[in-house]
Amino acid sequence: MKGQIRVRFAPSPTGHLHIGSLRTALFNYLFAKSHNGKFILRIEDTDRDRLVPEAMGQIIESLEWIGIEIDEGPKQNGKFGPYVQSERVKIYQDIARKLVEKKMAYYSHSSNGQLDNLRNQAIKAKKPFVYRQIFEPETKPKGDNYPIRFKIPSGQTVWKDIIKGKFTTNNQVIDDFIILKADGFPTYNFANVIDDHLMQVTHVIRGDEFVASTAKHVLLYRALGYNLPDFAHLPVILGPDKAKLSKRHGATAVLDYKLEGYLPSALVNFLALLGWNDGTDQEIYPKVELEKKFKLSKVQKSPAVFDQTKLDWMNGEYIRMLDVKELARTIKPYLMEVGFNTSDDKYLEKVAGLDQERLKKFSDAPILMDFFFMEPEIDTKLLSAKDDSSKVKKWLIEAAKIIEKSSQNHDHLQDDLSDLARHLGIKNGQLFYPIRIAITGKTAAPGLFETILTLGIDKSVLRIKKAISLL
RNA sequence: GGCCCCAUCGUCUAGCGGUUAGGACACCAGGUUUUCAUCCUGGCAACGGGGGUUCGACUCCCCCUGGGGUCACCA
Repeated sequence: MKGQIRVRFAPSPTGHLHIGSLRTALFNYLFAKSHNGKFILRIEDTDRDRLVPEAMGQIIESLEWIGIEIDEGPKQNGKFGPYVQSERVKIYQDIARKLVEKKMAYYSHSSNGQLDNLRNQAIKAKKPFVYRQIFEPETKPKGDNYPIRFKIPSGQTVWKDIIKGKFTTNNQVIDDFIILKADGFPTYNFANVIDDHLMQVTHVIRGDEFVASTAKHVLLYRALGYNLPDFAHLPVILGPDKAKLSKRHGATAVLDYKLEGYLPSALVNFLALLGWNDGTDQEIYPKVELEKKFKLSKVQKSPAVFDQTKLDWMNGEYIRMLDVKELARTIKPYLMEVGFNTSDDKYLEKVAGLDQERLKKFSDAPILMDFFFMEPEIDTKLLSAKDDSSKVKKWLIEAAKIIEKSSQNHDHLQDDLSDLARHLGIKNGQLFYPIRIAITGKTAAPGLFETILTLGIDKSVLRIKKAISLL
């Protein structure tokens, strides 16, 4: 009988949080939530060369934005801290030395050149290259500035993955791998195992790329006398070309999605369905529901292609669910960024409401709504695209009169304009089309009458008159 | 290349020996509508190939093919 479920998300701070890593974090989080467990954030900054100082902040910002609550981590601490590996090096060093004392590990004195040689020989002989202590040079230099290798025992290593099932690895194919680097920092394989044990992690849920090294980890657990956690390896996320999702596929940084104007709720929903489903036809899952229904056993074994189009659709779904006030508040910074005056909250709310069902992501707002905040650029050709400019001019003059008159009472504006169309012997669309162009500069826009009323009769009439002058 | 994993519409997927192989996105057509969008209706579209096992295979087994992962003093 296991105690409380504890999972961890353990990124290395080498750059922005990748969308694929976020999916891993999310699955960890959902699994923890569904079992009333704890979610730990551990920063694995043992590679001093690739370290990016601001990365940790960005990772935390990304997780906070998406709504993943961190129970223990660099910011919130906890009983098992510190949660940044560079602050724990002494722990790893002590354990590594103890393994050396027990002859389960050894200082490795072979140079990179010697290693390359051995590797090349193996490739030529079409044999796998596996490092063993016998390759160590006869003469051993003094000093501690050498990496420590873990000695792989003979036999087989067996472990079970919750998603993928049983794995058996012949130890003959596993290198005597380095656990402590010459700079005194541990390698991932080493620090990861020690911390997962020390932090009492019960389930190691991570990306597929770690399947191959799990046998090494299991061997370490055994050597160290630790109990094995449960493992679950998540399928990778691919780009449209079926190669692992990377920068060349476009935005991969989580914060890019925030900037582009995706809702965290939509991204969570989308990512959750990328490699997981609950066996029903349901597509829309609020986060709280995922926190209840998520099951590792329903996670897909094969990789999934990241479908931007479906994300856009889902984001639209979530935007439509938004309260107008909230929508207005969310859109505001996007409009301000391009210099629109959004100080009138009531006006902004009306505008937001009019475009709510047209919005797929918030960064689309400025181009969709520009005419509400500035004089539109009118393309004269568009005005007369469907009918002669002389006719259009005549119609617009009549329409302007009617709209102008409606400033007292606009209850009948739509009917009056329909009547006008009838009198002129044309279809509603023929009349409304040039009016729309005159007012919005666009062929596609929100409903004409709502637009006129939101913009204001005066301003609308002015724009129509300006269009008339162009004809 | 060695080792390992995977395989249902273009994409995300349901299916767990007997189904008209279901849903969603995308796409197409129609309807609602002043345009776009939303909404509604319908349509197109898949079990990679070959062997077995079985009365019967998308489902189980083997081979092939294809895809992916991994082979660092990176994680």
